[in-house]
Amino acid sequence: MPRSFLVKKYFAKQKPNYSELEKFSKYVVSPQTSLLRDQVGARLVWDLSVLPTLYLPASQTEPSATTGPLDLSSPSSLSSNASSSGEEDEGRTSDPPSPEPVHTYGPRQRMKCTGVMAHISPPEEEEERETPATASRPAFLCKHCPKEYTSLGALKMHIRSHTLPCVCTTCGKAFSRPWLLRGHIRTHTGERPFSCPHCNRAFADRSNLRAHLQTHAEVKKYQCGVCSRTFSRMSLLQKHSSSGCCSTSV
DNA sequence: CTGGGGAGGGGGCCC
DNA sequence: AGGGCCCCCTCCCCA
Repeated sequence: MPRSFLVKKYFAKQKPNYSELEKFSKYVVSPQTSLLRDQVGARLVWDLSVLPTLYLPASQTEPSATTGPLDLSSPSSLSSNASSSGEEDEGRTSDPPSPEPVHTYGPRQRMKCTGVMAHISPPEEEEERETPATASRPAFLCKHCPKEYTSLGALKMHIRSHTLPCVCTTCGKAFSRPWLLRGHIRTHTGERPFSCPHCNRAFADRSNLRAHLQTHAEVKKYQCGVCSRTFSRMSLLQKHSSSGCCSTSV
């Protein structure tokens, strides 16, 4: 079942009762959010009246993890090396071939918005708060959430994730960026411009093709540090780890 | 439980 | 400086 199907239930004429969202722990806590669980659970303040009146996509209500489930060392050591393996990208890929295609476990730290949103001014006024710039601290703070940026451009880009200016004319779903909307529109049109060179299966999204290509690889991208088994996805490796193989890690 | 597809988000880089 | 594109990642769901 495509997620778009799930999303469409939000397309009621009226705004959903967003305050209900707090009731659903899935929006606050997931197995991957253990590190933030208490923090998010305690701080979540959904001032949703400030959101676009369309609706709030479920994904936007998920203040998910900023870290993986495990305490992993040096997240950047992998993220910088997680480019395509060479065979998989039919589009522009300027990344140099990775000298070590198999990862050991260690996701990049992501800085997802925690969903703490409050007291937002009208969209055009939602300017950055400039803080006294110091050598060690970002200068721009998001007014909608605790995130900080070192450049105005980065902040403005981030703010789009709150304002969601790109709206699908077919279903009304809103997105932060035009290319996200274009990708979404493919779910309506059925267009699948990315095809697998091995099995000719087509995908609407390049990332999904990339993930699919891992299934053809003998040595997959994510490797268990304990048993050296490789997996095509981080989630599979995480499941593998949590199911016992790597119980001594963490 | 595992593997995989669909959908989507965010940061960084390039133009 | 800003927009577009790419990559990586996550989550959900299903077989």
